[in-house]
Amino acid sequence: MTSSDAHLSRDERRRRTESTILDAARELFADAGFERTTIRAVAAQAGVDPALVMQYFGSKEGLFGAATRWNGEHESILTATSDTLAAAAIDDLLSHFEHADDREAAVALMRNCLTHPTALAAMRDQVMCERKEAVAAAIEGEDAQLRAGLFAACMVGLGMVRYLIKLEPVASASPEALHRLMEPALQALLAAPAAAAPGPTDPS
Amino acid sequence: MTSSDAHLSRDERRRRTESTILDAARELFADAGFERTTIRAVAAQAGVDPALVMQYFGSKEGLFGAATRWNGEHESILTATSDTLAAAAIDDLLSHFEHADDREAAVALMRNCLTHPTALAAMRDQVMCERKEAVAAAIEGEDAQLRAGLFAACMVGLGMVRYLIKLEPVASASPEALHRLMEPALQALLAAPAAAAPGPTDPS
DNA sequence: TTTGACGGTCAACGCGCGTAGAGTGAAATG
DNA sequence: CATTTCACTCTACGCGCGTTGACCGTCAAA
Repeated sequence: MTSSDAHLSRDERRRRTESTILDAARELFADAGFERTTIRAVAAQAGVDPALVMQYFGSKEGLFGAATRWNGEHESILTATSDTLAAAAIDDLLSHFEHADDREAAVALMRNCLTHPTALAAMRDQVMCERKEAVAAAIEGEDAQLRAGLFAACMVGLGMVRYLIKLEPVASASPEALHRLMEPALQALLAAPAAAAPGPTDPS
Repeated sequence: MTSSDAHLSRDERRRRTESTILDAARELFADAGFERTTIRAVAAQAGVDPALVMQYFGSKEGLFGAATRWNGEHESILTATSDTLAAAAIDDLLSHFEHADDREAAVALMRNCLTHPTALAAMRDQVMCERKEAVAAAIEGEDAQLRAGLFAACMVGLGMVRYLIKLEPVASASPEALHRLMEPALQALLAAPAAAAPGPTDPS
């Protein structure tokens, strides 16, 4: 950060530094999780003083919130029809976790969503809920909400097992193989319930 | 822990105390995660001095390892045939997370498997790997390992969404509804790859 | 009855963390 | 040029954590 930015204007330099800190934070939050990541480590990786991180983001919480912001644009699932839902969901997963710029942010959010309140809330109330509604809207039937939720659960499981737990051979499977094997299963989940139990879903 | 156990023999009293500590640890690890759970809090909940916890388990790591031990007995998936796999897997999930005595242990393991090295290793190398092999052995075909892994991923996703993220209506759905909706999807995952893509449908 | 082992407690240490506030020097402003 | 603004650093505080070793009372063995 002290090499080739002496010519930049003040606020551009500031934006640059802020973004460097955010990148460092994303990487560490994604790799080690919230609790095991220290402000000092983020600052060191960004080549900056720890106090500056506090000054910019207010607190470690603030830094985490700024670093793990889910980018819901370009989600093909939001515009999919009932028979392209499965493929769209897999495409979205791959794009978020493999080619996207915000890959680290997605990993960081997912890594921490079981242990960090903010990440949990974001995961449930933003990421999952919105996508679940999109799926539920695209299918019909009495169990639409539940089926959409289970659909989301399978996608979450796939993401966690592939990108965080890294269970082989799921972690190294090709996108084509994922599409080929997962799509029929997801479509079975979305298909109208044949004729099993009558009556609505009743929690016992 | 000082009420009605004065009459117990020394080593039985010791075992009782140890188990009380383990119960407290499981509950806190399951609710708050490893990092947010303090030895002091575990000791307080067990009605015991923090130093005793160290004396028994050596370290916080040791306590965590002892508290989150996966109980792989009575798993019906290990003896299932290819067409009962899906039902067996759902039954196992329900039994581990709802009526089992080690429910807290299962939740604790799952809650921490994304952020704690020991929990991650246990999850991947014990829990998932063993069950994945059982599934792979019960089905045939070229992608048996991958399909078994994706099967496991869906089950992990279901568990996390239902018991940790608690996304509605998945969290409150009845066991019957889970069976009814998930089984067809899981079976589609295990079925031999039909003829969707120009893929190598493997003859035996 | 003496003696030792052992379940359990007490007080404290040292470290690393998040955080705060004063300070510095260069860029913007007039 | 004088002044202000602002990105950034330095130093340090206070707290809570995991962990330790000395200590106490009681039960079992000799």
